[in-house]
Amino acid sequence: MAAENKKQDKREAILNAAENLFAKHGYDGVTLRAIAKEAGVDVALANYHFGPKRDLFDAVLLRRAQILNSWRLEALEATVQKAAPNPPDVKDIIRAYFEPLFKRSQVQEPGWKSYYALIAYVNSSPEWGGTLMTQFFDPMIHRFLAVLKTALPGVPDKSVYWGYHCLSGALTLAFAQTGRIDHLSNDLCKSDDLPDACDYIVDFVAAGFSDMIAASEKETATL
Amino acid sequence: MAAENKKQDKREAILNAAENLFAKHGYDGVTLRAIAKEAGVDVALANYHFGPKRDLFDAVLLRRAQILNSWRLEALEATVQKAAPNPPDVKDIIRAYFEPLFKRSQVQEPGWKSYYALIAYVNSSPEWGGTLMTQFFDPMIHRFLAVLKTALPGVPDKSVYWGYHCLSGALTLAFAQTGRIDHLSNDLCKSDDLPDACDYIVDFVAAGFSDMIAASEKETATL
DNA sequence: CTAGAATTTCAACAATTGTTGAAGACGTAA
DNA sequence: TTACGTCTTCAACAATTGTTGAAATTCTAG
Repeated sequence: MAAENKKQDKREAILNAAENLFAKHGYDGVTLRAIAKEAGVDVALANYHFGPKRDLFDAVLLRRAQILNSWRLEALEATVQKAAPNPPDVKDIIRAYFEPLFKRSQVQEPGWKSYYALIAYVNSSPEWGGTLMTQFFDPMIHRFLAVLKTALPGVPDKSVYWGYHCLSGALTLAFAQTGRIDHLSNDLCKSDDLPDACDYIVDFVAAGFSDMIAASEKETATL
Repeated sequence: MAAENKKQDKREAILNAAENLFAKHGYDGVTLRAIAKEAGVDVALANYHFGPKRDLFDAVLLRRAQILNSWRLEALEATVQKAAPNPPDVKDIIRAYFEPLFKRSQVQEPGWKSYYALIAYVNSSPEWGGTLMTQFFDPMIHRFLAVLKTALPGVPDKSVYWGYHCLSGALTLAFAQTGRIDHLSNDLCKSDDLPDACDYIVDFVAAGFSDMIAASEKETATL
């Protein structure tokens, strides 16, 4: 076990360094030499383990994607089962999307925080937001949307999708950790306290979805 | 006039090319040669007009910032005056933040669309989101937040700031134009139809803010 | 211990980067 | 025209980029 750990020592060090730097400066803002230096490793080693730079980027994304997806799906199915046979509350669904991000890993391993920031970068990147996010997270998200629709009967699909878009945007900006809200609020809000941020975002987003029910009821009533 | 136009022809061409490319690929993803080529100009000319690369980036941001800020503030003050002496509706305040983005320029000049995408890039960038957004847009946003607070009596400031953060995140992701929502919704939602997107975002965000009033009333009722 | 495979480093490559100074082209006013 | 200041291009720079093949090291199985 310890031998196995040591064997892949430098390979993981490269992934960690790449994860951290890509999250901070984006794909083009990071050189392989900067990654190698932070990992305490020669430049050529990155190419040996992962091939070209772009493949290293994919490897960083892939490493934690499946773990995160499974965490979220577990939380979601637990929520569904607890409410069965009724659909779950909207807020509980949102929570199942948010809480797995913190419960287990946040403190234990700071790499996850970098990973979330990296996803934020990818998600809002015009180059890769459309393709990479789809590639790594689509099945999990489709399941969430399906459950969400059961909790929003009579709401048009288009509203649900744009609602998810708002949710994703809010989450993305929070994890990007720009520190902007700190300035704006005179340090009343701290952008590095992600669990606290998510509490507020959950309430805000859940209200946005719940209002769709009222709106669609009003619509059908007038017909 | 026409002479003045021609005089600054290439200078503006450089700004336009830089705006477009920076929005698509980020600061580090664009070379001065790529900008020069798209502008139909020699590489050295960018440096002559704007100095180092970083200063060109700032020049692109600055060019439209004041215009956009004044448009938004005009719309906001009109909303305030129309509702006076009462505070405006939350939804009207949000609209005053969104509508100036489209009314005048969207169709006339496609450069604005690139500019919005560029702001999306800057806003979600860990490197510059905290500083550059503050530098260019803070006074306008503080005015919006002040008006928003008048429409949300009894709501804690912290909730308002996080609400704005959600608003900003949703808007940012929409303008990033990643095409992700198109995939996700099977082309039910079109990420390049920004006015349509914003209609949905306005409703969603306004509901998030409005719910804060109900929540704070419930809180004070139980005390 | 030894041979061979896997890992890591070293040295160097061609290509590209931002930047610069000198030379040329342009417009303008005398 | 001439002369001058602005704008634009040309050519080249040192530095940095991703990548590669060979050498050196470490690990592992027999």
